[in-house]
Amino acid sequence: MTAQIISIPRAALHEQVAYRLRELLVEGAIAPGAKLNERELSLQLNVSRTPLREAIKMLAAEGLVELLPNRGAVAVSLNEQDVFNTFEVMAGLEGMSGELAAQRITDAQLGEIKALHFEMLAAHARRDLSAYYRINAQIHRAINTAANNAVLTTTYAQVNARLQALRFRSNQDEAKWNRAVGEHGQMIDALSKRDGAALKAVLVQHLHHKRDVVIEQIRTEAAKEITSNSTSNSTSKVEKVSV
Amino acid sequence: MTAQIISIPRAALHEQVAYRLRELLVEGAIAPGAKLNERELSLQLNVSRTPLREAIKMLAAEGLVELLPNRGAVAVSLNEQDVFNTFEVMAGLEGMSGELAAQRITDAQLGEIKALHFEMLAAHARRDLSAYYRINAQIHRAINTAANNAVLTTTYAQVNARLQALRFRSNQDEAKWNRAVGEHGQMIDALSKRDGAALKAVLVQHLHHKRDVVIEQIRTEAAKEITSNSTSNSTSKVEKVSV
DNA sequence: ACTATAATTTTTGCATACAAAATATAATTG
DNA sequence: CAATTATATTTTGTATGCAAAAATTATAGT
Repeated sequence: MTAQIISIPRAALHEQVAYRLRELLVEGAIAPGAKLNERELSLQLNVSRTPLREAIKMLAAEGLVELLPNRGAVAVSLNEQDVFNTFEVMAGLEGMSGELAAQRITDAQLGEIKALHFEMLAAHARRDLSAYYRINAQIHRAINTAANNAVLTTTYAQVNARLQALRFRSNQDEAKWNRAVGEHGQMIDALSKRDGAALKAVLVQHLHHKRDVVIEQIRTEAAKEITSNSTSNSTSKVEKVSV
Repeated sequence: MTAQIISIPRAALHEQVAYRLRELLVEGAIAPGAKLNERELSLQLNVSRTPLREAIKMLAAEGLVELLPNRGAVAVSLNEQDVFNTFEVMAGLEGMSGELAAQRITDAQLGEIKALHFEMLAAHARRDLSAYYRINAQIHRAINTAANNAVLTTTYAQVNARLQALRFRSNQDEAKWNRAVGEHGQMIDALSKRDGAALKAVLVQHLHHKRDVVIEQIRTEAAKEITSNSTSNSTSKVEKVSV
């Protein structure tokens, strides 16, 4: 008796391609500003151009790539203003999540978030930045889930994806890292008390701090770019942040 | 000498098609739950299936249509929970818009919004519901614009489009209409004083009221559906709201 | 007449083919 | 040799063709 009687109908090709491209963009394998060559990608992903193009159109609607008429698609490259705007919206969405989560979270969900919090403290104690970021993202996602609003979750994920594509991870300075962990502690307190206003306040502040860290890094990167390119003629490139 | 020397490069076909389909969906020409037949639409819009399918994929990413594997796309049909969730997010986004707009609005922008407000009062006085809705939307868009955050504008437009597709316009009862107009007055006051917190509060309340009106209508419609279909066997249809 | 099964038609999904635009390369001229 | 024009190549955009899946209709059996 063979194993799979019911064959799970694999997702449509364009869905698979979109999923994979999303990964490549968010993980930085396709760098911000990079061109998406259709022939190249279709060869690499082993699909024809038709589903590939359909996937690219979806990513364009999601804001992960930009379409240039007759010139294909490029991975989004956010300038400082874009990053500022995105964080502003993210702060609002996080605030919403927190406010609603405080009202709606179940004891089981709260328990899970507390567990994740301790895991995060462990990662912090070990100075394991990679694990820290992973768990951090899980906690924020869990709060969003606890808000129990599918539209909010979708919207949040979409805006967040653009920030993830920035891949600003490294170089977190000690004091700021400690502050972030402290804020996470406050989040847990507020959630435990089901204090929506307090949680919202902490989350908004947390995001503002995150924004400041990222903007600072952008400026540092931009400064480096300028010095290294001071002799060359590429002035327009400085406008956009290539992380 | 012929007129147009510089031919304006018309938008890519898939863009045009997406634009047109968006109209058809938001205006209700394609009803919620209706199937999007590719052959039919490509004939109607005079394009081949390729750009049409690309457009449909974009609309799917925007949440205006739903993709059913191997069965094409259908216009989104929101149930009561979906509508509730969407309004919840919209309230948050409107609140954000208001808070930021109060900080950033220019005198010129404020003047324009005041002008629109008076036009709205005129439409209200004339009991011109159609004009009222049009101007109402313009005011909300103007506040959003004044917030001066492109990401917020995009996000707002996307979530709002799904609600527009509901096309809940008619049957506004007198008292509720008066209340809505009153709330608009409060908005203008708060904006004039650059009082972000106040404007936010009014906008959130405004949206909650709007939500209640819509949910009420959904229930009324659903009740009608049940009585008219009580003899028939279509029980599953009651779940979804076909406006 | 009703259900179940089979044949037919339609519709979607993907790949390929061709046209137009953009880019790169070569040739020409001052 | 630089700058410009001409030519070739690549790349995108759209249409069409074909296969697989779904929906519809027809047929058979109880």
